[in-house]
Amino acid sequence: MLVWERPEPPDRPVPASLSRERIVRAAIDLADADGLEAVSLRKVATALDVRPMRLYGYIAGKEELLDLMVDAAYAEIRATGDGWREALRSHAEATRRAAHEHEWLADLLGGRPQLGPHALASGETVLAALGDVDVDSVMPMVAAVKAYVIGAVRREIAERRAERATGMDEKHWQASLGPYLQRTLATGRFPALATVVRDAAHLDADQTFRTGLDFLLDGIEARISN
Amino acid sequence: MLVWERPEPPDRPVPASLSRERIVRAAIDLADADGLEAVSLRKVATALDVRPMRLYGYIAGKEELLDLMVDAAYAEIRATGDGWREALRSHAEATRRAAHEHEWLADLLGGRPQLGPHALASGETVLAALGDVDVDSVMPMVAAVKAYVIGAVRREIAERRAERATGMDEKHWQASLGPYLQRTLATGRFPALATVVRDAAHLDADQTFRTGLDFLLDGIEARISN
DNA sequence: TATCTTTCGATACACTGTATCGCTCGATGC
DNA sequence: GCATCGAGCGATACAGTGTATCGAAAGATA
Repeated sequence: MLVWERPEPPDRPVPASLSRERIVRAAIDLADADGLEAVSLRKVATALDVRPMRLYGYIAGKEELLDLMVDAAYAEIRATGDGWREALRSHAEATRRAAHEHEWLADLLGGRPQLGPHALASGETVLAALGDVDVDSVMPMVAAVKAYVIGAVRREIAERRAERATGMDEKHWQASLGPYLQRTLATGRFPALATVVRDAAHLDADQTFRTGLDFLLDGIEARISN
Repeated sequence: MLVWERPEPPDRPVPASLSRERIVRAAIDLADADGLEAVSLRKVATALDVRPMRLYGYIAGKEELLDLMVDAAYAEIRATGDGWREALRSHAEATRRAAHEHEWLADLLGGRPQLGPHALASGETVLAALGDVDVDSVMPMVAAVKAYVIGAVRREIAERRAERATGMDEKHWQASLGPYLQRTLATGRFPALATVVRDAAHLDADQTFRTGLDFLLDGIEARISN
């Protein structure tokens, strides 16, 4: 085909200069929309109208990209309020809120040490609010709360996903999990479990999270105030 | 090539009849040796002297295999001792011990609801020991402890891996993480963090885990005994 | 202007999980 | 005893992954 009849290449938007920030934002958009397993270097590159290997000029590999995503999420996680208890409580709630907004965070939290600037800044705001507390107690307190939050959020998101997966088609739930549990508990092999499931009040996710957090904060309070 | 000159197929050890148990054990061996990312259906199949698709007769996909691995690990996780506090404490320690033995467990714990027989049995032994406790308090108590353990173990294993990764070649550590933190803290942007890192006593992993757990159990005790 | 150096990214590789579907083998009917 | 059918198995194929390699292009230096 002659040049004259061959159309010019569609003039792509001039390849906007890349940056870690743009790469991370693209990855986060993908993860928000379709989950962490939808984040591939190829898809990220495509979203930025760039060839995949280009990304390696900005990041060393996929793990680094995930680290950067987590650090970006930490930008929204800040402690507020006065006093150690309120600082720890608000930090915990902020973490949970972030994980609700970015469910993929639940998959990543606690998976690798977080030393990025936003994560450090997040820690700094917490520690700053614990100035009155004995310096040797600070680390264990914060570590305990962070551990609780990571585990609680993971469990909560995992459950939410399971519900969503079966809820998508009600029939699947009707036909699988519900009856399975019913049948299993009916075997009598798990009597204590059956009793609790049958008789106990069932808290919603908010209440469960807060109850556990209050347990922990109460315990901390008892230790540092004696 | 004629049959006569073509060697007989090497008589493989008669393909031992497969079972979920054998599949899961093979997967666990791989994960124990080289981490979770070394577990692929192909490698598992090879280890069992079987072609990959054969596995789909026993499991529906890779996720199910991972679920089965976690449930198998729960076989070792049991609460012992008398009274709710000792039950919760021993359950937590057993979970941590299992994760030390199978580090991949840290990657999986809390990632999906666990409803397998061993996980349920594990829960049953805990609940059985909480018979004296008000039935409405049982779930929040157990949920809180489980959440704490999941998060604490994840953080601990993540840190251990990071240390091992840099410790492999001391030079890498010398040249990266240590100085990075030093420099970052020296910027003065994280004064509270710097103070704690400099002045606070540093607990080892065992102490950190137990301290946090004690916070939580103390808090629970305060709530249920009033 | 000519040579050297460095950067860059297309291609290629090894590997993943799993859908598809031709073939084999056992059971059934004549 | 033989032919036909059915079901299930698993080899092959596919679409995707992360990233090493290395030729080519661009920039710096003499």
